[in-house]
Amino acid sequence: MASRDAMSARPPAEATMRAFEHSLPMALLRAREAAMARFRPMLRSHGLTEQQWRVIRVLADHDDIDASELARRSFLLAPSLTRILQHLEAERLVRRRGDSRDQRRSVFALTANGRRRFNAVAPDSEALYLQIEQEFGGERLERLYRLLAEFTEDLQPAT
Amino acid sequence: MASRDAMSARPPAEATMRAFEHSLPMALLRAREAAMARFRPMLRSHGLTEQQWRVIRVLADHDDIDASELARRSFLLAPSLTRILQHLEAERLVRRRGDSRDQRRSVFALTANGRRRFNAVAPDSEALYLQIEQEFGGERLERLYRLLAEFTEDLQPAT
DNA sequence: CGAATTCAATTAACATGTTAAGTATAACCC
DNA sequence: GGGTTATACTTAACATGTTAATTGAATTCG
Repeated sequence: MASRDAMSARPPAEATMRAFEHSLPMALLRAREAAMARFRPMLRSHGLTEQQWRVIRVLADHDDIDASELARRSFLLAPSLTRILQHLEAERLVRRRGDSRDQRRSVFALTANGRRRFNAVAPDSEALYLQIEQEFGGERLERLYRLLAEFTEDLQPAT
Repeated sequence: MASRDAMSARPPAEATMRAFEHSLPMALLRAREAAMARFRPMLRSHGLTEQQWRVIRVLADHDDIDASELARRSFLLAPSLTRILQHLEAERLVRRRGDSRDQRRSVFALTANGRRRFNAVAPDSEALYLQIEQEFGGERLERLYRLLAEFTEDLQPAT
């Protein structure tokens, strides 16, 4: 016995501070990492990052949307999205057109290549979701979804 | 009426894909962002990033630990931690010593400055936690913690 | 002992997160 | 209509995330 921690035996810290393990941002980060650890290798095998896949996934359901809408739906900040779209354009997965009515806007859509890539990744992605659902239990997963949605909603600054 | 979505009226996508809104990694990301949106400005006012604060917080409770232990406890990858520690050393918030028994290791501790910074930030951090707890409800928060811990645990690759 | 292996930490290279500033176009408004 | 303000990105600058490669030191094991 007589571990380093037991020897020092000081109160948690001078200033009052909750245990680091009981921090909600950390708990959310760890849970997310546990899930992403499964998705990342699969996405990588398809030559995509998580964020690139988020963009492609949104475009697969919503053709011809502008960057603002794309950012909102993919939950990416504008500067990140700008870089990702430049990358996806260079890879010929996404095509950009100008908006005739508003010269400030660009409108984006998947190319045929992009659509093929989506169709290749989607089944692998869905398979991992189902695997997680089986391991954790569908009912518990729904409870988790519900709590997370409530939490996110409750913490939004009152509009 | 006759919105763009209603006009196109196609099935979700060629390949079967769950609704983007019902993706667990996204739900976790949004919940985390909702919480961090409150902490980030506070930390910024103290001249710290979220990750720098995580490192300081660990060192406040565990003096003289090596980088591996620090990475594990702060949930940072080694390359990120290397850069953060270089930054914190330059700011004179953290001090590095060599480990006499193992020349590969470095051992870290807060400087007096670092301890002062911790004591300045900790009450603000705790206040935000309490605020969140009040808004969301302590009992619901505990349920969320429990579910997140179970999820993280269940998804760890069997050791 | 000494070659091979493991381990701790760092570096490298690229992608994204975060905030602030910049640029061009639209909308507003007196 | 022209000055002002707002909008839609985009760029810039710095910090971190992610994977792979590297370096130097400890450990293993024949």
